[in-house]
Amino acid sequence: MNKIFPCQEREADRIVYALVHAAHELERRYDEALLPEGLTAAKFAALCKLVQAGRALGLGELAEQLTCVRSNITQLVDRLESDGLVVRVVDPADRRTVRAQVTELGMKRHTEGSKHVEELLEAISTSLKGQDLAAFENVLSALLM
Amino acid sequence: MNKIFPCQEREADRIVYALVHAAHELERRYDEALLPEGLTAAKFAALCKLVQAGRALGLGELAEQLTCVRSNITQLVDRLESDGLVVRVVDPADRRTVRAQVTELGMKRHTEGSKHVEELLEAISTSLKGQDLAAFENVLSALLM
DNA sequence: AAGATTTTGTTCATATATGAATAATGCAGG
DNA sequence: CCTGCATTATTCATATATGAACAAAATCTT
Repeated sequence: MNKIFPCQEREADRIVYALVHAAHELERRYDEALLPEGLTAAKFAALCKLVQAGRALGLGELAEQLTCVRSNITQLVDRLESDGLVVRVVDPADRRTVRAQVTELGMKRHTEGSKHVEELLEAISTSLKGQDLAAFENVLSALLM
Repeated sequence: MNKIFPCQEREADRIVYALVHAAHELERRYDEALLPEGLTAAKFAALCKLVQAGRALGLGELAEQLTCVRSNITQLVDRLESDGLVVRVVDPADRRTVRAQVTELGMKRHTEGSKHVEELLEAISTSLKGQDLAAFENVLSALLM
């Protein structure tokens, strides 16, 4: 939903609205790029972190890497597991921790998904040619203060 | 979740990541501003559209104004109704359409919420002083092409 | 007028996210 | 060693969002 900032009278309103709108649009394109692999942004992000780590991460670690709460990861790993992309492995050393281990299928989907994301980023990169990105990043920084 | 763009190697990656991150942060601050009124961004946006319209809008109209699907509005109006901020009114002229009518409490919450949002936008406006907003908007436009 | 189509809202299944409460396990200090 | 505290994941309730399937009502077509 385009929920935020229903009025856009002054400049700040317009800027913030445009920013949020652009972010949502990019997220949509990102999901769209992953759709052919049966992935979503959330699933792909988790796979990326696991592949990057090169080992089975505890769900808490994963939550930290993805900056979200643990209960979210519990559900996400449920879905990834039912897709056959990861398996839960109990750590024998600490029987509280459950690790997510990427399966072979998970690896494959990650590789394919990466290609699609790569294409998307190429396209974005191209359309950003000649833009004043430094000014852009300055505004983003200013916004977060 | 900070799901999108798990790698930030090239410039485009960094830009897009920063953009999405900033948007989420702004949404968080927006929700935070509305929290004292017991509102959320979604609820407030719906109230805004209804107040702006100055009449009871059909749920389909509301969905269109908020750029989301109808089933979303059904649920949102359920919650608004159980908060006592709107009531559903059946249109006698077309018995299919259900209109959302803002209650007195809804008006009050909208007014109070608007003040908080106003403050947030003031703060943002201040922190954007002296920034190159034209360049910023150019980059946003370029991104959406 | 009867039948087909469109419009409208709801319901259901699903995905994503949060936060509170809970259960199981591990650990530190007495 | 036990007791209390911390950590870990899960469950539950909730909010937001989508899209498919549905039911009721209105409209169009013949």
